[in-house]
Amino acid sequence: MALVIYNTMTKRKEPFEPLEKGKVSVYVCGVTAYDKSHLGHARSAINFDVIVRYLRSKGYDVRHITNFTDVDDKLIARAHELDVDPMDLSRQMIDEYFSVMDGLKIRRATAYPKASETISDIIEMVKGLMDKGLAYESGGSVYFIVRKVKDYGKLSGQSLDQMVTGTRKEPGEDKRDPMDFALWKAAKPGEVSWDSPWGKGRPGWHIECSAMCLKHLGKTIDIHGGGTDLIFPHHENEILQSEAHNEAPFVRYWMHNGMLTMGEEKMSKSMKNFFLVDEVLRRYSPEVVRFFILNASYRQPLDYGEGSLDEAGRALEKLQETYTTLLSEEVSADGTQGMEEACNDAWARLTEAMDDDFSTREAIAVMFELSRKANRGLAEGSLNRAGVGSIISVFRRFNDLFDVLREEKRRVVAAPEDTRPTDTAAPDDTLTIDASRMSDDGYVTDLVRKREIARRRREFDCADKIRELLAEHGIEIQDTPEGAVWKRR
RNA sequence: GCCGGGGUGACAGAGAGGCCAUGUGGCGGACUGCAGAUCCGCAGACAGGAGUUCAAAUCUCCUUCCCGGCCCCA
Repeated sequence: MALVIYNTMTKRKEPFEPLEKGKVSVYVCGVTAYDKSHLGHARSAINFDVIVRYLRSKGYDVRHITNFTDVDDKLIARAHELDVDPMDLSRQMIDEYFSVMDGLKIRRATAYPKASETISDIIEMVKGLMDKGLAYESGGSVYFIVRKVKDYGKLSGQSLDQMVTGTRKEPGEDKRDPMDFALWKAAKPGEVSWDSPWGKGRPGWHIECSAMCLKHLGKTIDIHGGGTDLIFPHHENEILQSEAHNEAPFVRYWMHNGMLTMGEEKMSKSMKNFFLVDEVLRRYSPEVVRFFILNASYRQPLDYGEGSLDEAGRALEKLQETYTTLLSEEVSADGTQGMEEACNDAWARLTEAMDDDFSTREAIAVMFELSRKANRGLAEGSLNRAGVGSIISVFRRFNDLFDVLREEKRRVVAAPEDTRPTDTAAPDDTLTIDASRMSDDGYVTDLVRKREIARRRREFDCADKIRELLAEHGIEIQDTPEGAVWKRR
């Protein structure tokens, strides 16, 4: 079974064949480090996290690079506003980025190069383009001559002549053609800058990605990813620079994730309609956030509305419930059913879905179906130990990719044999709970056992009171034929 | 204006020629002291119009509405 990837360049799904057998180079555009990350950034990170995990699970040796733009107009402006050094601001935001991405269980990329640390490579690249006659210096800035390359617009489908009307010329710039874009920008007084053959300045936006790809991954990379909002002009211009400079195809597969929207509008800083990741993580678990994102196709826009994460949480809870039950039953199952076939089938369908352009949604649907089969078997008591084991194994392999489930067992409190009236159960009017001991599992188990006894004696007021009090402390009790079961929410 | 992507049941969101999505929610049933969880069952859909086909939510054409990109952006 072969992996196919939707390539933005050809607008088709294509069989995936890396340049070098067994190895995959992946470059994903990162963030401009001038502010905290919002959920849109999280979406991109989560999508590519799973994509890389899947590629690795297929045995590929993946080299994954994600950059930080730490030199840019907005960053300088923000630093000025806050009256801090731009480099300090970006360092702080990069720390914040790692903190929330770790919080979302994103696996770290192979490297995170920064624009500020790639200056010499960028200068080399700009020089190379000038030597080829594809760029010129003007007023301390260097511009790329767009009209000298022929396949402009091959990624975005934009045509040069249509564009001209829409392009503005910033004051102070001295471009020969309004379509030309900056490779190197002359420093304005007081700005962060580096020495270059053209005087003090800093890199243009697009060139850093081209330089980093070349430096860390080579002339031709397998996968280049980013949001759909980067297709034009960012990625288009990267192609121009890199292919002109390297004289080699730049990217084999362009992958673009859809925007996260709110009320159908793109979530963005400029629209001030965004949710910061750290705020969201205060209210929802990383698993729920991941599930919400992965429960949609990465290419389509996804709407974030009030209640989206709650709904994702309820759905995920179902899978978690099954998984937890399976883990709890792992050693005690005593039926006869093996589930071998159902598990093989589920895994086959799951990988088939993932092979089809990383259809995480489909994969999740498969898990829900397996979950139902598992619950049925569990309810009937028909599963044997191997059966439970093989379902767990599918869940585990799924989770290695998605990372949305927690490995937790349920604590079962078996029904005490002796339910004759004793003083073990306190009368409901005097029952109190020592809140300070609620983190003590033994104490909780003790209370649950007291409730079990009360239930056996049909003292339901007392039993319900205990259930209620525990619930106030986030402890949930479920009665099962094997006894009461409890967990922390 | 130009270039993309879309309009699917109450909602969220898959699918891309014939079959079931999946989840939330709703209804009915089983289980239960109650609750929860779970299981079984039911209802409900492919923007509109034409065409291709034995067969279209899926392909083609037209209409219409929405979103994104064209300064920065995951």
